[in-house]
Amino acid sequence: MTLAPDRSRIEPDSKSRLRLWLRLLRVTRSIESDLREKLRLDHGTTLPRFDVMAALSRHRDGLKMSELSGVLRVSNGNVTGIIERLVDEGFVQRAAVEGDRRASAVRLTAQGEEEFARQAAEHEAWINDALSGLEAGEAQEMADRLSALMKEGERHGA
Amino acid sequence: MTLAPDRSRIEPDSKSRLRLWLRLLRVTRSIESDLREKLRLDHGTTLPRFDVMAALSRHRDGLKMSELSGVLRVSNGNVTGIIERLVDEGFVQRAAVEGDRRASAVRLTAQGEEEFARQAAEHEAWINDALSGLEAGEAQEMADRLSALMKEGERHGA
DNA sequence: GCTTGAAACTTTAAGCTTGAAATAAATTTG
DNA sequence: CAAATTTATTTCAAGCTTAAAGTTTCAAGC
Repeated sequence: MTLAPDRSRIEPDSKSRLRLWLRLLRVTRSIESDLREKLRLDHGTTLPRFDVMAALSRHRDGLKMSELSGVLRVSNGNVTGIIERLVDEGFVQRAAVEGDRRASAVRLTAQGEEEFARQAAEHEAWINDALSGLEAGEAQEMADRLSALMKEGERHGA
Repeated sequence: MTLAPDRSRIEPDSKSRLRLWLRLLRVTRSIESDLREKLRLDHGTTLPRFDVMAALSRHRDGLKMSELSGVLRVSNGNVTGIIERLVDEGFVQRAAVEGDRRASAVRLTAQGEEEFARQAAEHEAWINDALSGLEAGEAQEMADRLSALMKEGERHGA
């Protein structure tokens, strides 16, 4: 076992946070890149499309376009295009929103749910594999810390 | 203080890893989004351009295009366009590679180094702020865990 | 009921991103 | 040394992404 060097006396806290940030980026990009490739090869789809379908899958009663872009934290115009293609392919359908003719709600079609179920099962296995270097307890702990961080950020940031 | 629920007896490990993955995505996307906005407003640049300049700043003696795309984990064709724009603006310069006429090396110009130094100082402060919900020790610990995970992944994946 | 302003979207322009195809130079092999 | 393969890079087409501008509809205020 080698020990990590103790940098606490020779550098400010911002350095360890910066180092963490660079590693977060590296890990997530690397996994995202694997995911992209696998989604493309095994399911002929893309990560943004998968993300949209995942969001719709968690909201079976449908989401308004603005809710969808809010959930995914992407711009409004962005989802317009992705939904357009998913509608063309029969995975998503649009419906009028009662009492507001500006809005429209989108939801998975039966075909969309079926297709997403296949993708999601594999996705979970891929993630489990990519993160297999972490014990369940470690994963849990990190997830909890990130949750706390996000809540912290809400008060401070937005 | 509320306690996180103990899910260990009712769900497989893959679920906690999946949950961690979703939170990693959420946190990194949220911070990236802040970074994008700040880079645009304060420095008139973009995150991909910043990333390229950061990589070149860590390699003062220059990088070949393929090394650059390797470091950044993006496709080859991608960096071509970004470098093209940075060259046009005088932040980056290209040079022939001794003994290989296919390759070219890119490096920051003096102007590029100067500009990047300004951006990097603010960047570090932004990250410190975004991650201020973590103590330096926690950040260190998470970074170490992610490092271990990446090494694990190298053996397994590539 | 009209106007003003906000809200929900879509469109647009510019840049980012990818995978695949194309080019050109280097290396290997017969 | 010529042919075949590999390597370094650019080009291309399609899709993703954003910010900003435009459209239509809704909600107040007067």
